[in-house]
Amino acid sequence: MRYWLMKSEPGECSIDDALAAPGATVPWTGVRNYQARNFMRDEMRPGDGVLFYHSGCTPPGIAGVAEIAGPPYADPTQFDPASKYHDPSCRPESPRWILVDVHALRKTRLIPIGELRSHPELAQMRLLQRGNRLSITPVTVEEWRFVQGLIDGTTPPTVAGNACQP
DNA sequence: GCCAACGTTGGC
DNA sequence: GCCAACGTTGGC
Repeated sequence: MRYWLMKSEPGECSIDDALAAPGATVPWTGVRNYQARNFMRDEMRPGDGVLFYHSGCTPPGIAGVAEIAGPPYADPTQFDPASKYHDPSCRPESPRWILVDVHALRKTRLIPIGELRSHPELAQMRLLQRGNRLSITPVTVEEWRFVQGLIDGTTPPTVAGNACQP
């Protein structure tokens, strides 16, 4: 079981949109970056945990929790001339762009990127690294647990500085 | 709207 | 294979 953070512009597909979709499941269309594609094609497994992130809005941040709903398959928008994600060089027999279905589980309070940055425990989070633009990034189990604590309000105090406590 | 950072393209 | 130019992402 692995964990991921997946960015979506709320104007395209918000956590509310995903929860309202049939089966609360949406195809993660439109990824046109090879690294992000490879994560979906090669690394993800059904049941993996997903932090549903809103980007390109104010403020950007984690907005919900989801899970990978199924195996990877060809992104149909690459073959659709009417789609803004259309890729004329793609043939159905050799699709270039791959997606997975994402099952939204619940909306959370919005945890802004600035709050994430304020926690030393998350300093190494891929999302927060300088220059990161990847729309899909891995999340470590430690980061996942810490964020769950932020979501449900049970985050323990920062460990740093407590080394001498009995 | 600005700008840093990154990915892609294409000439050579 | 190099690298300049360009386009995109995405926070601010």
